[in-house]
Amino acid sequence: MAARVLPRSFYARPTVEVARGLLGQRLEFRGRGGRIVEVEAYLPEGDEAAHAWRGRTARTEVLFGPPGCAYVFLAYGMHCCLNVVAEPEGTPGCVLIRAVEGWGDGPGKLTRALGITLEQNGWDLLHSPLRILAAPAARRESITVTPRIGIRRSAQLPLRFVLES
DNA sequence: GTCACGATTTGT
DNA sequence: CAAATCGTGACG
Repeated sequence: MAARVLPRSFYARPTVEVARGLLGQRLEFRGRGGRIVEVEAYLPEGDEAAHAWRGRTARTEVLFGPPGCAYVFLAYGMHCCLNVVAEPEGTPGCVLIRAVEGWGDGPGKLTRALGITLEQNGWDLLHSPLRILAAPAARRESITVTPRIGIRRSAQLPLRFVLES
C-alpha cells in the first residue's frame, strides 16, 4: 500500500513530543528525501533562542499558524533552515530538521541538497510536494539527547535529539 | 532610517 | 579561527 503522510494530530502536540516523534519519519521533496535523523526543538515559551521569543512578527507568522506546516528562514544570509510547526494553532513551537539520512548533516546543507528554499515557507506538509511520510517510530532507547547547536541564549536546554544508527 | 547580529558552512 | 552575506529586530 502507498505510504501515507503524518496526520495533523501528530503535529498538534507539545514541541518536544513532536521532535522525538519526527526521528525516523521520512521527509520527501520532489523525489528526494530520507529518514529524519537529527532535530532540535524550539519551544513556544521560556525559550530565548526561539524566533517566536520576540513575539509575533511577519517572519514568525507561520509559527503561529496550523501545525504540520513548514517554517523556512534564512540563516546568516545564505543558508535556508527547515522547521516543522508544532503545537496547536496559535502556539508557536517548531522543530528544526538538522539531518536527513543520505543527504548530509547540517540544516543548511540539508535544504541545499533537497532543493528547499524560502519559497517553501508556509507549505503544508500534508498537502504539498514537501511532505513527511509515516514510518515506524524510533525506539526511545535509540535517541540521544544533547544541548542545541550554534545558539547562545538558552544554550543549556537539552532540546537536540539524534537518532543513532 | 540605521545598525549589530545570527537556529551555518567552509576555508585558512 | 575568520569570512561570506543579508534579512530581521531593536532603537531612535
